[in-house]
Amino acid sequence: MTARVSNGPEEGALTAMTRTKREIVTEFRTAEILEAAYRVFAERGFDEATMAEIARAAGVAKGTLYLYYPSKQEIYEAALRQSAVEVDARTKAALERAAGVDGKIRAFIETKLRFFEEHRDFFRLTERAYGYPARHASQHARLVDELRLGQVKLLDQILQQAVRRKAVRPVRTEAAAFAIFDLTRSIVTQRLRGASRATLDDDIAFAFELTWKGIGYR
Amino acid sequence: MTARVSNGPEEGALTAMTRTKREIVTEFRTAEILEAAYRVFAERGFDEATMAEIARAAGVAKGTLYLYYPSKQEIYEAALRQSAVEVDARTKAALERAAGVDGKIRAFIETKLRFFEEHRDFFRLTERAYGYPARHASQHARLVDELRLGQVKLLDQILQQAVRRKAVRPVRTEAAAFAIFDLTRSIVTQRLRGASRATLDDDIAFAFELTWKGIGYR
DNA sequence: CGGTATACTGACTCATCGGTCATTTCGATG
DNA sequence: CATCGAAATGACCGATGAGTCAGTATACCG
Repeated sequence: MTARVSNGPEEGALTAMTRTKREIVTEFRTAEILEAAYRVFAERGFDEATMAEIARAAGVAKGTLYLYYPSKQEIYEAALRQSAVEVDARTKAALERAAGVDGKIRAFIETKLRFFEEHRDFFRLTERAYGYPARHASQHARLVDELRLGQVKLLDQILQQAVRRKAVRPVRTEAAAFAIFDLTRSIVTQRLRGASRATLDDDIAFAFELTWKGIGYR
Repeated sequence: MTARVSNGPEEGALTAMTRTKREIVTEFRTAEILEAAYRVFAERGFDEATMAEIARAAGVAKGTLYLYYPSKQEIYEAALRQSAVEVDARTKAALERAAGVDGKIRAFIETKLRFFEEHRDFFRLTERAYGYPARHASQHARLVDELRLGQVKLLDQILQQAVRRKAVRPVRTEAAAFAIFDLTRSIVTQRLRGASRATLDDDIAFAFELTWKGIGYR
């Protein structure tokens, strides 16, 4: 992030080492702040989270936050994007590995349920940004929306293929993709609320069966 | 709301009439303000809506709002509760009328889809309040949550009965109820975004089939 | 019309919060 | 240990917005 000025003909070794050390510290602080912000945003939501609170949670002063991020908005997006990239990567990998349409749909559900089981704050973070009307959507709402659509698209492609191959009945694939996505979300919500007394595996099986029978021929 | 002082031995008729007139005005203003608040909250969300904006939308001064409601929070809750009661009543009536488990489930989906089709602001209002963690839930988040659980409970009861009668396979009824609820929500979301090009009837049929096959035996 | 009670108004207060920057602390170097 | 540059700090600033209230307009009545 810091503008890098070429530092002339001094010994490269020392210069390199110095900068490396600084970069390590920067990286550490950055991660530390992000992690704290993550918790606070998940707890309070964007509007109600304060920079003072994030600073306290990170164990630094408020001013320090601004040495590493230019604004509250940017911290939020960085936090969100970090996990979004991870969940996206995991989902894609799982879909790649899985065989057959049923396997892929199950893999989708399973991956997301497992991911959110271990990243509850992330789920809350995305939930908070829901429901903003597109017209006046704030920056971060739009970001969450993009992430969501990306995930739905993955499902949609699987379903399109499945319909073409007559593995499932000819449903409207995009609508079905949204439905599967939201069903997954529904179950995560129940788990986070402690409303589901079932094991994770049971919930995965439940969600899969419901959708699979739902879109199947019989 | 105003403390009512007994006004002695004047002619009762006039007094009654005067109070009635006042009550009419009050009722009118109250509704006017609520309707404006409704729109603004749906558009901006609770935090970003301002009392000044609501006042402008209602065509009154800010101070006037406080003559009819004690706080922003209370206006929000009144707005929310008004529609919540209505949707609840409609849903219950529709469930009563419908015959058979399948009819009732279809009626549930249909009622909600139709209601939200005509009360888009209400949907946005409830969406905005989603995802708050139960522990630190703000007042209005808790209210939305209650409404949601009430609706889910209606579905749950239908499903329990259905399972007992072996009309559907022995699914976990509460989880299935949440799933149906969220699937409905999913489709409303798509419609509000303009993402669904299908007719309302098609969407109703789609949602019903998906769930019905999902929980059915075959 | 003048008097009075009530409704309404919007300028004001006060608290909060994002972001800034003069000052202090830290730690590397010679 | 003295020096010096970078990192960190937190008091401060300006903006915003919920809620208040002294003053004004309005409606009603004798």
